[in-house]
Amino acid sequence: MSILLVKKIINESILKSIKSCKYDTNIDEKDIKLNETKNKEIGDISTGISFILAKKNKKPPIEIAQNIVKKIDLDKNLIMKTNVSKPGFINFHLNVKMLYDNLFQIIVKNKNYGRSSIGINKKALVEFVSANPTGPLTVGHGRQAVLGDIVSRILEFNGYLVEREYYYNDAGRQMRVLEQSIKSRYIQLFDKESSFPEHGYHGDYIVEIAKNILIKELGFKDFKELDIFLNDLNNQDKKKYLNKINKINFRNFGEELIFDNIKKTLKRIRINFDNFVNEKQFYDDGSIEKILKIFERKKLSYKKDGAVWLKTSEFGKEVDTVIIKNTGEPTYRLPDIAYHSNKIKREFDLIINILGADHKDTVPDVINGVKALGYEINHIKVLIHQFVSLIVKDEKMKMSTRKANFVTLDDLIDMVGVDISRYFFIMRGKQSHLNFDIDLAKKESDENPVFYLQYAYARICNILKFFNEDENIELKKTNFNLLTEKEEINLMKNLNCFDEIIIDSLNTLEPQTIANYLQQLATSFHKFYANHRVINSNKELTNSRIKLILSTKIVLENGLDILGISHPEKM
RNA sequence: GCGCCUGUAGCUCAGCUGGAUAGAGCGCUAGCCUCCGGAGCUAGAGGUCACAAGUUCAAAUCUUGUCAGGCGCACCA
Repeated sequence: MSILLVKKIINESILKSIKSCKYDTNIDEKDIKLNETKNKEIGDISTGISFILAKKNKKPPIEIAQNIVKKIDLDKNLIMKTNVSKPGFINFHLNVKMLYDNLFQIIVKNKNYGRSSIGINKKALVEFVSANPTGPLTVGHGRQAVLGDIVSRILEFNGYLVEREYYYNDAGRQMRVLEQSIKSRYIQLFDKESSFPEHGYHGDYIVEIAKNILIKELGFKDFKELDIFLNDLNNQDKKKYLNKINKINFRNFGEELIFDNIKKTLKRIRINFDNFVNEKQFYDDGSIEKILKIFERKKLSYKKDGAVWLKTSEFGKEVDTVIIKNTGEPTYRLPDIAYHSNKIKREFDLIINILGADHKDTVPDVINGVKALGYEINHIKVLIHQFVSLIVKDEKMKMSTRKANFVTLDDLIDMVGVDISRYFFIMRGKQSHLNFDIDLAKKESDENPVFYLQYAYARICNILKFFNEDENIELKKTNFNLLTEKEEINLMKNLNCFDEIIIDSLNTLEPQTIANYLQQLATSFHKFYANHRVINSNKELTNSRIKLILSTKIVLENGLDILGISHPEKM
């Protein structure tokens, strides 16, 4: 039986006991907190409910605890012993039989072990990355990309049907700057002295795009061929080429090449988007206009200084917000509201939006805007993550695509691989201000926590290979009672927590919970392995232990799959 | 100035819906391979949980204040 269920049973029986003791209280099951004890000698699960009851009933907590325990009625097959300790804690000792039963369950359920049915027949949308195509994905985007993907996988593991969505906008100022930047670099190919806009995109990839455009125009094979050609060019020829410049659509070229690159990177790091949604669509289908009219009709917007303002002050904000500039061009908030309304219309049970900390303040505008249109918004969850700071030579540097102060996600993958890259981003909570030191990442990739997990997995696979199948005793006839060593019990207890961890991660949408759990599980396996031989002269014991490590393998595999990290049988 | 996030071992970080002795990795010290993979295991050193008040039987965890850092506070996205 899973730990979740056991806790539920304990909870109910405490409640029943409190009632039959007739204590003066209005406690319900939520007030009874069951904690895992750190010191397993005291017990496995404990509660301090007696302290809460002590005050109202004016009796010492220890006495209350004792009375509760006297009346408590729990199946001995689940809870072997219930006792009271010092100031007034009630402690529950799990019966190992329950742990044996759990091993059985793990093997039977296999890939399905740990899944909940919470999301079955439900649809979820996860929007993330959503970087405009102005440059390659950076390590900064990587955090959001992996976070979003693993959140999606957590939902899927719990039964949800998930759509991963990427929202972008290829109009607007950013893209205009991109266009100018590419154009300037293109001109520089012919005239090195020509100027480059100060606020343009300074990255080398812009030069590459410019070269690619020229290569395509001239039908060349590669950069080498192009460089030779450019070298031999005389001034008159150069002018000839520069005269044709107005015929080239730099923006489309740039967007296409950059987007290809982004998609390639995402695929490399095992992220597949189901939809790419362009902001433009909401102009085309008239929804932006419609929304404007609704705001107007509801008197939530007004004109001032040639612009249209949304009364965000009515939503608890200090000031109103411009939604249409005096140029007639909407600010991004309007399409954002249209986009979120569109998400809601698509009837998802859960809508998740992952954003960097810099967008935090704009979230209420959009959500309130959507709400003002009359939509239900309770199923929208916005997850904010903090930034990744790049550390170069012990100094912090803010990543900026424009200023080309960035390390690309591709570079990171090249350096440390996909598994470590993914793990790196989620081993820390999303609220932590992550410091990313390239030199350290390179150095530590040799001794990385990912290897620790994969090593445990590979070790198990190796033992299973050594095991002679002729010696195999079928599952039902396996004598689990032989698993009595300290390390075995500890490993089984850890295995038993998996479903609770899954529910936890579903509630918090924090992948880190799973990463930490897997570390702990791997540790308890390594300790077991170091102290006991799985394959030994006792056939029955060997079989029990084979089942134990098989269960461990299954849980590691399910956990690593959620994180999107590979689990090779050999390393 | 205002809002949000963060401050835990030398370093990078867990733990935060209050519970018993605050954990892990890296680094440091000392051990462990006749035997299923030593990318592992064991032991040790290392802490006023930024600081100060408060709430509580109980505070790293909750409240308030102070200090330090990150991010916002556009007719940019």
